[in-house]
Amino acid sequence: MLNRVILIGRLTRDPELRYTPAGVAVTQFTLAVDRPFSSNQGQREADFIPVVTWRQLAETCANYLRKGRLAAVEGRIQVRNYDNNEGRKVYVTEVIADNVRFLESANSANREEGMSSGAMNQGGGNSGGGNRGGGYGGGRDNQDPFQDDGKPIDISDDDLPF
Amino acid sequence: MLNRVILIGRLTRDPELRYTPAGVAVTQFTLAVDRPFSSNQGQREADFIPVVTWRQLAETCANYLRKGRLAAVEGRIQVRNYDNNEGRKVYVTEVIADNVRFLESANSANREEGMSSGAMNQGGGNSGGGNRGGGYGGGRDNQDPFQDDGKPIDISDDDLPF
Amino acid sequence: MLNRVILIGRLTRDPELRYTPAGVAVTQFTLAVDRPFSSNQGQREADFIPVVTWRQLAETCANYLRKGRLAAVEGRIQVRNYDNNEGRKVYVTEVIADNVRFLESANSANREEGMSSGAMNQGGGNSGGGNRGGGYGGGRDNQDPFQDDGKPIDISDDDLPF
Amino acid sequence: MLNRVILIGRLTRDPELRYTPAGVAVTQFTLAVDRPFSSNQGQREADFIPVVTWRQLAETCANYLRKGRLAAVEGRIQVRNYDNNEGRKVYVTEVIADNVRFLESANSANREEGMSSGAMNQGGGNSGGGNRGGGYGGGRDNQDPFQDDGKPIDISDDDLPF
DNA sequence: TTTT
DNA sequence: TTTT
Repeated sequence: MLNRVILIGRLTRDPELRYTPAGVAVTQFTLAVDRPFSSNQGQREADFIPVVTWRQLAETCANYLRKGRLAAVEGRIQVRNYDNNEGRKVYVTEVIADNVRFLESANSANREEGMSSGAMNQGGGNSGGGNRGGGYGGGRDNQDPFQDDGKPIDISDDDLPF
Repeated sequence: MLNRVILIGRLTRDPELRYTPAGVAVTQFTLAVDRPFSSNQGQREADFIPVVTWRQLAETCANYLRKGRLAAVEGRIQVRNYDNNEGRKVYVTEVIADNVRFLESANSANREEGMSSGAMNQGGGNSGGGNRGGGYGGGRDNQDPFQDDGKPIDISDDDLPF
Repeated sequence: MLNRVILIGRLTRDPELRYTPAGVAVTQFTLAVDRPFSSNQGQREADFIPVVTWRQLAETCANYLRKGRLAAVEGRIQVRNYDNNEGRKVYVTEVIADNVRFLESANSANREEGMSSGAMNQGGGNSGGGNRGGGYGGGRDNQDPFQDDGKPIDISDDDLPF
Repeated sequence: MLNRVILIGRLTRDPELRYTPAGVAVTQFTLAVDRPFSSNQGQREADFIPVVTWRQLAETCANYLRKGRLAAVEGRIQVRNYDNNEGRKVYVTEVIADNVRFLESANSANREEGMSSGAMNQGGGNSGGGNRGGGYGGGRDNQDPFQDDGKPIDISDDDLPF
């Protein structure tokens, strides 16, 4: 009824773009997502989570993503199964992504890029940076609730949220 | 680096509560989550997503959840693997929950409840001990990744995820 | 009953660290999050979303984040209100974060840093990169379900998920 | 760059359906979402979070949701602002929903339903037209950011978020 | 193997 | 202004 996943991690290899018989693009890659704690042997571990994208998003991912790059993925968990050649049912769990954000462009990623060819529109999107809103301009007097408002956030200890 | 899942679905069976050798509670159940679209054969399908909870949350889930009940789960995707008895690596993907909401109470769920009687905190559920497999019958040989697989989930205390 | 927010955006200014009378650290900053569509005037717009962190996380954010940096925030929406000096009730909506990921370290951010002073432990965390798992090494024969499996993903058009 | 919210809570009143001048449906309601902890006075508190839906989803929400019902909402945080009649900038934060799940149907909700009768698609709800304010009485002077504020939500078609 |  |  509701199935939502958000991941941030790094690609374990270059994405693989294929096409269905009817010509629909599908791209698969695996994200390595560090676990938020260490194992009992004191090592940092990661989950390796397979991601699938379709159509236009598939082609964009194939063009912009490369092994080692950081990406954010939004999607849903899908479980499919098939019978392997020993006749066993094999379950495959994947994240079907409907939104992928490239958190590192070719130039900000300082690793070997192989055949990566630089991709189009690198860095496109999150060019922005700081205060581009204008909305926050100068001569305001207290009209911005995200600031201290004179009323200095009311932080008594009673407001502790946890 | 970031790994967040939110699911709403129904339990495919009663949850299974077990204990690690060191006495830590673990509960597993599977959520059936309807897909937001129909298959090309026009049928509504669902993903069956295994969920694992630990400690206090495990005991609460074992006490309050039952087959068919609607629940919301927050957690993270975890992928573990083991070598099966043919020497193949088998991958198991589960949602490790850190928050579970019971969206139907015993009385709002209008179905047969068997021995469950709807009561909260009914003394520990099917609380572990001997052969907890029950529902999964005996003669399986490793075809179910959501289960103990012979390799009985490897729950030593070292696997505690938090 | 459930309240979860995940944002990725850039800080509109340096974070502000304060302390409650009892000495608890609180850091506030605003994230500019680009909207996924353009306005009818064809401009890219952003939402400016106030974020609050407490305690240890507050101090880490104050140390590592700077104006213009990209960050991921996990938390919950909180709405508080106060009476302003005209006696009106003013509503303030903030994201109370319990997890913040620094998606750009001081050196990967190629913008002016002003007084930023470089912060400790820059780049910490997401150092990782590509295939550190080992698990994916070379001589596998089909044991990796995230790959093509021989069974080439079964992508008939019937599998289109949307 | 990424902006995702998931809420589960109860409607504080019946949803309000209106139409833009160009005939696009918009429904607003407020979700009461219990906080996961108690205040320092030991009381359970809630956040009251305004939600906006558009088009078909707006009509469905108006038809199926009622005060007190449990619902799950997926969407994104949007912050808009306007100048009130004292010339102050007022900020309004809302969740623009793209997915709403009704977690209680008319019959599972065991409360008085007034004229609602639980039927699906009961012909448009309180469907816009004249003075839809009703519940909010007349003589308010702008103290409610979740409402029309005199500035009647500015819903020209240009504001369509998708 | 599966829930409504 | 507020829901169970």
